[in-house]
Amino acid sequence: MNAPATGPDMIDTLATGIHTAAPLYKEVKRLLTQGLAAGEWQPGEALPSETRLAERFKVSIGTLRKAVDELVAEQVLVRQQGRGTFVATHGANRMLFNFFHIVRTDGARVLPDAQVVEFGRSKAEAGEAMRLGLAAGERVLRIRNLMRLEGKPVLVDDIVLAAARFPDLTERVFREREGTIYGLYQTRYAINVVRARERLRVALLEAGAARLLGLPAGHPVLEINRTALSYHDRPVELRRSLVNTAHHEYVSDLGKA
Amino acid sequence: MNAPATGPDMIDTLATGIHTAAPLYKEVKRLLTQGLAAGEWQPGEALPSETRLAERFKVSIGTLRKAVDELVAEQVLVRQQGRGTFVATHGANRMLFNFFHIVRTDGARVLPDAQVVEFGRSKAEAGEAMRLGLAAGERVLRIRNLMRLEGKPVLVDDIVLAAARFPDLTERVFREREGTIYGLYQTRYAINVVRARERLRVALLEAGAARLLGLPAGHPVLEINRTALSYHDRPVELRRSLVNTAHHEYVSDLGKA
DNA sequence: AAGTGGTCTAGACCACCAT
DNA sequence: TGGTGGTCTAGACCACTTA
Repeated sequence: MNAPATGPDMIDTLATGIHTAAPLYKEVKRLLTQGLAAGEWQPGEALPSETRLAERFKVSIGTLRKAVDELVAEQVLVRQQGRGTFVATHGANRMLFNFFHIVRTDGARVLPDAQVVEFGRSKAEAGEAMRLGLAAGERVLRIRNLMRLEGKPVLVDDIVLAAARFPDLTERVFREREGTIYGLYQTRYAINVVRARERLRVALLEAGAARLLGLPAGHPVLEINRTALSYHDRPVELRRSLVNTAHHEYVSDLGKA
Repeated sequence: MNAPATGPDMIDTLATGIHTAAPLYKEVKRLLTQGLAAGEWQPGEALPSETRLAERFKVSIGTLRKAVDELVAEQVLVRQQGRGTFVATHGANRMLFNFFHIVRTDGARVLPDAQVVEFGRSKAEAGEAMRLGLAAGERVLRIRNLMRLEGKPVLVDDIVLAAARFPDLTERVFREREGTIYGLYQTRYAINVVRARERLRVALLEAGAARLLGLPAGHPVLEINRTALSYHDRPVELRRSLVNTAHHEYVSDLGKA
């Protein structure tokens, strides 16, 4: 049996034991994420200071910071020097720089303007149910939006949501929201979209979408299939976008992740 | 006037002075990047240990690690516990997970097989010269590749390189390289592609590419315009890819950067 | 056994913000 | 002025690799 070591390591041993499995800061990150998922801190709100959080989790401030570092990198939290650490909100900037990759061909980022075209309910198809983590045949909301950039129709979005997770979401609520769509999910339903995966291919316009975009039916467009995820990779939303790339493009940065 | 503080802070003051401008670890990162750009450490080689690097730059190991952390996040360096820190190489894995976003529709990642179709030289067009940081009319290499996935032709790549930066790059050298294209740039020319920006739109196949892909001319395909960058965001390569998305898709993860 | 990266702690000071 | 995040240091031990 080893004699107790002197100095910091003794406290280390007391506080953490032998950390064979997951690192402490990962565990702290899990606890923070859990608190966020449970709504302990609301979007836009400040978390307790790093000192207090470190005390609460019984870790050093360095370890606490390492956990927060990762959540900041994932843009779940936002640090502001001198003010505090905040739960990121789905405002125009986050939308523009994180969840909207369509830019003008000259590279300029433009904020889209959404208009609800259809709003309905039906049963989830098999593939949709699987991707949303629902039972086959569960009720879903279906929302079609026409998105304009600088006044011109550029893309059509078809959104699929689990009806059970968005109670009382009516066309009126959706239409009269303030701010972004993910902002609505966040403030009204405490569902926080933090990541998304998109798959792109070429598709041909069907008549309905073609009319909205002012293009002939059968015109080739960029199809984007998105799955939006919340904490713990829980799927929240399916979205299929059809984009007229005549004057706009989809941008993607490689080698940062 | 304050009396000299005791403990670590005194050393802090001596070593770093007042760090008003850029943080020390950013400066260390700059020095590391400079060394990498200068070829001080070759791809696949181990850097000196963190202890030695910290001594060399006269910073604490924590500060050194923070600088290395960022280069690891950017996938310029790779850490291996117990072995060392290495300059990342452009092998199949990095290609597959970082610089090739085409997957089978079922989501499976497949390693592409490249075949040189054309290899020539000409003058850079105005737009190309600008994007490559060249003077108007400088000589460029033009390489057309047909990329197959599981034996089937799926995309055509048109690559543009500054001839001056790739001396003696002949069709034979290009064709008989071992490994990936970026691996060739890295080992033969010490040019290390670390990031890329891609812009996607829909295009219609011209006859030449159509023939290679086994599709009719005018068939709609996914067009990807890539600018590949080295250290300090220096442009290295332009690449235009035309992708048949009948059985493959382009994937993009949002919310990680 | 020696060397490397990985984790954790403790404490100091700086920069910034609100009051 | 007091609180917050941001940077930097110093040192210990753990986990892993290599010889």
